[in-house]
Amino acid sequence: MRIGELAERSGTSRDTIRFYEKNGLITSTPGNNATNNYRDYPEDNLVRLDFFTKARDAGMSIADLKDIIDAMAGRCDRSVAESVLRAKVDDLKERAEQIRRVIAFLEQGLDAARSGDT
Amino acid sequence: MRIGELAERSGTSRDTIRFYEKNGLITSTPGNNATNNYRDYPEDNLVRLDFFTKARDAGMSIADLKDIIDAMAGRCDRSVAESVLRAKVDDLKERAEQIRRVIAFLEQGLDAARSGDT
DNA sequence: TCAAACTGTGGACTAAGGTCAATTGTTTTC
DNA sequence: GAAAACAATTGACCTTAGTCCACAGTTTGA
Repeated sequence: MRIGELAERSGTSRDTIRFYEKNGLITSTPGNNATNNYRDYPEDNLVRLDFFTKARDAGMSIADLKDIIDAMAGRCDRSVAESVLRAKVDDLKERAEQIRRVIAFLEQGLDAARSGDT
Repeated sequence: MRIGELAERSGTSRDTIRFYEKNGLITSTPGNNATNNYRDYPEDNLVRLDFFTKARDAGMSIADLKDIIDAMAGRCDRSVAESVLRAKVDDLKERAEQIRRVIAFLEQGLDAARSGDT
């Protein structure tokens, strides 16, 4: 599909898609029409973009995503790829832990406010 | 205490402390010496900075922190403050949920890699 | 067939969250 | 009492993650 359709269907803007592509997060092929240089974006980019959106929301950086893509594309050997992914998972777990701590702190503040309320 | 000591003890750089102060996240008083304009940073800024560090790590923005500080300082009425805090907690919970989803996805990738390994 | 909509390219711009450096004045410390 | 360390202020600079704009060429719907 062309970039417009991908943008439409993924909910990611053209500019952002191009930005991701420039950063090696997604790939496209030259397209079958020789008269233009419109590129073709394979269907699987939909899944990818969906993942990127979720992962960015989870606080991961473009660099993180690049590492993951490279690891999953088998651009390096299996054990290295595995440790890359494991490291990302660990980072996420740590972040989740941190969030839990902050939630606890804020809820404590809420409780204090309520009990001081009476 | 003066900014240098606060920086030292909190592990936050002077520049960052000043940046936070400019953004209304921490407060200082004029200091008791009339000949200089060195400011005094009360002890409780240590707790505050520690919280900021954790909260930033958890993905909260400076604007989020400002909202929380304002709410907790009673700069608005109790019920408003409460709903501000509750909203922040909800945001964090949503983020934690998102992280869980991303972890699940990555772990699935790891499992797939391992089973394809044999 | 012709205007509207789409495409690629390139570069400028933005906002957030700091960080760095220069300058001037004030303490500390040897 | 002089050098080293610290403080305030200002403004420039940096990175990340996009977003916007202008240009020229291409497709497409009426």
